[in-house]
Order: sequence, then C-alpha cells, then structure tokens
Amino acid sequence: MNLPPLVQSFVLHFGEMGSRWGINRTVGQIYALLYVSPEPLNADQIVDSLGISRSNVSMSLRELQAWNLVLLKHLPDDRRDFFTTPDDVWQILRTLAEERKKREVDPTLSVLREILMQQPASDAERHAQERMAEMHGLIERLTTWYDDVKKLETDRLATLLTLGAKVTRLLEAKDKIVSLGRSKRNPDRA
Amino acid sequence: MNLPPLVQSFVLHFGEMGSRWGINRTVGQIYALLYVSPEPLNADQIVDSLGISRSNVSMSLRELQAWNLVLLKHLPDDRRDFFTTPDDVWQILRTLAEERKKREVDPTLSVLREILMQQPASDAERHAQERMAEMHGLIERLTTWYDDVKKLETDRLATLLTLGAKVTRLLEAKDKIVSLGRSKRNPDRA
DNA sequence: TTGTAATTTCAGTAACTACTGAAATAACTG
DNA sequence: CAGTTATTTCAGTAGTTACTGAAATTACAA
Repeated sequence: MNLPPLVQSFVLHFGEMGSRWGINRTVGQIYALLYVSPEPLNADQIVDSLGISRSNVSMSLRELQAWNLVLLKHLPDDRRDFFTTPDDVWQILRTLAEERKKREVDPTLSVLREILMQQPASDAERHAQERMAEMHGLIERLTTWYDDVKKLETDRLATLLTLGAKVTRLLEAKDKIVSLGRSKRNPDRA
Repeated sequence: MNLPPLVQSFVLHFGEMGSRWGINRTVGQIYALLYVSPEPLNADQIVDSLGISRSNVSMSLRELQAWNLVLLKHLPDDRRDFFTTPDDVWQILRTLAEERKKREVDPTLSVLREILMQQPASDAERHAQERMAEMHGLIERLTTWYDDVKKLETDRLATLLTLGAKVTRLLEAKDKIVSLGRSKRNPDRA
C-alpha cells in the first residue's frame, strides 16, 4: 500500500469496518480511497494505491456499482473507466439507506407478509403469528416514515435532524392550537 | 429441525438474513425461535428445535447476550437457564439501534476525529481531511439526533414516526408564528 | 482484418468463519 | 465429600468467502 499516512489510516479503517458493514475489506478500502481522492481514479491506480490484484479491483468495483455507491467517469481521449463517489455526503447517505433497506429490510417484510397470510394450525402457530404481526407492524411504521422522509430536500432533512426530539414539544403546542381552533368552531367534539 | 411450518419459515429466513445483518445463521435462527416462542426456552430445547450441536447453541446464546438481545430467566426448582426476547418490539428496536451504533458507527467516528486532529502534510492530505470532515459532520448530526430521539417514550416516538415529513409543514407554520411574535416585540430583526 | 489496451471471468487456493464432539469446568445435591 | 447435571471451552474440521493469476472477452485503432 502506497498512500499518504492520513489517507492510509482512513482506508485501513474502512477495510476493517467492511466486515461489520456487510461488505468486504477490499470493497471498503476502495470506497474509502475513492471518497477522499480529489480526482476520479482508474482501476490501475487503485491497484497501485492498495497493492491488490487487478481482478480483485475489478470485482470490487462491480460490487460498489451494484450498491450504486460509485460514479463512472470518462476523460476525453482515454477509454479507461474512472471512478468517484458523489461529492454530496447527504446523497451518499440516501443511497446507503436505500440499498440497505432493499437488502436487509424488504426481504423480511415480504416473508412476514407471506407467513401472516397463512392459517395457523395450532396454538403455537397462532402465538407465533401474533409476534410476527407485531414485528411486521413496527417495520412497516419505520419504512413508511423512511419513505416519507427520504423525499425531503437536504436542508429540510437537516432541519428535522437538528430539531430532533424538540419536535414533540412543538407537537404539544400544535395540539393545543388545533383543539382550541376546533373547540371554537365545533364546541361539541372536545 | 423440528418446528411448526410457520415458525420454521420464520426461523429459516432469519438464519438466511443473518449474514446480511452481520450475525451468523445460527444466531439468527435462535433469535427468531426465541422471539416467537410463547415461553422461555433452555439450551436443550433449542438444540432439539433447530437440530444443531449443544456447543453451538452455547456460543450463539453468548453472542446474543453480548448484543443484549436476549433475557435470561429462571424457573423455580430448575437450575437450567431459560432464554427469551423482550416482549416489546420497540424495546428490541432500541437495543438493536444502540448496539449497531456502538459497533458500526462509533469506531468510525473516533477514527475520523483522530485523523482530523493531525496536521496535513500535503495537498492530497488536506483534501482528504476536508472530505473526512464532511463525513464526520454528517455522522455527528445523525448521532446527535439519535441520542435525542432515543430518550423519547415509545408513544411519543410513534407519534413522531407517524408524522414523518409532515413535521416540516408544521415547522413552516411555527417559523411564521415565531417571526411574527419576534417582529412585534423586536421589529428590527426580521 | 490484426494488434493492442482495458476489462472481466473463473478455476484454484488462501484465509477466515462456523460448527462439532470431547473434555473441562462450574453449580448444585445428597 | 462424591456424584450428577448444566454449561463452557477449545482443538480440529467443515464450510464459506476473498483473492489471485491466467485465460478469455470486449472495445477500439491501424
């Protein structure tokens, strides 16, 4: 490996974390390298920087493309492929969330739905279905929220984050205002 | 494996997903089994239900305990350990979030902090640090939000989720009210 | 065409992770 | 204390995933 020290620390860390994130070491390292590189890199540059085989780079880039985590660029009069990551970290976050949902959540949701369609044949199955229904309900709530929130533009999303739990206080205020408004127009319903 | 069909589907699915979630097949299966069981199970019952070795069950339960995902119960006049999952799926979600953050996010945050402390020795390092600072900023925002939201009681959290992106509309309303209030008391600052 | 550079595929192997059975340890009982 | 049951540890092995080098394919150029 042949990189400036600070970059190397970052790249090695991403490699180590790779396994915890469900990608492998090489994929993690390549991603980290592309992320901090000022210019797009081609496969041979990655080979030189990380000291791994050309074929490994090829397969790992393919993996990163499957995750939509890298962008393919071309320079004039050069037919090699050059790779980068998006500049905007929020965009990266969105992609990551989307892909992880697709791989880690959606399959479970559909298995749960399938099982819940079936007729339980015993008390054990009946109880199991109840538990699965709870899990299904929670996951659906979370994904509905996610589908909703992911549509927000970045600055709105940022505001939402900054606000955090303070929103609930706002909600109480809103409740009061709304019920006040209602009680004036419609005194019968609380 | 010796389980009612619906339970078996669920257990097998969790086993398959295990690898995507950063746990292994057996751990996933045991968790799924405990989750849908009406009563706590002891190790031998797990062995019988899943058809795996006693030692594998022991190691996997240990893993689940490290994740705080299972509860240990004892029956009167029985010195075997019995295991369950919490009844409340929201509690499970909280634990999961907490543990994943600890394993998947916190280490990166601290590596980023360390690297950002150092003096860049070249343009390449300067640029890399800028990129890392962006990543660090985003992760900090997200974890601050998370720390904030995790304190909410479940029903508040549920409200927040149900509201989703609609909150921003509420925010606009709030902005108007606030700026209106301000402009009355303090006409100079917009 | 033929040649050349870029990239991918893939069989084989290295490295790693999961799992088992046997042995050791721990926790209790009479 | 010796005996019994519950649980853990761990060396060895099975199973899986990651990686390489060589060969094949693709894309273009002369």
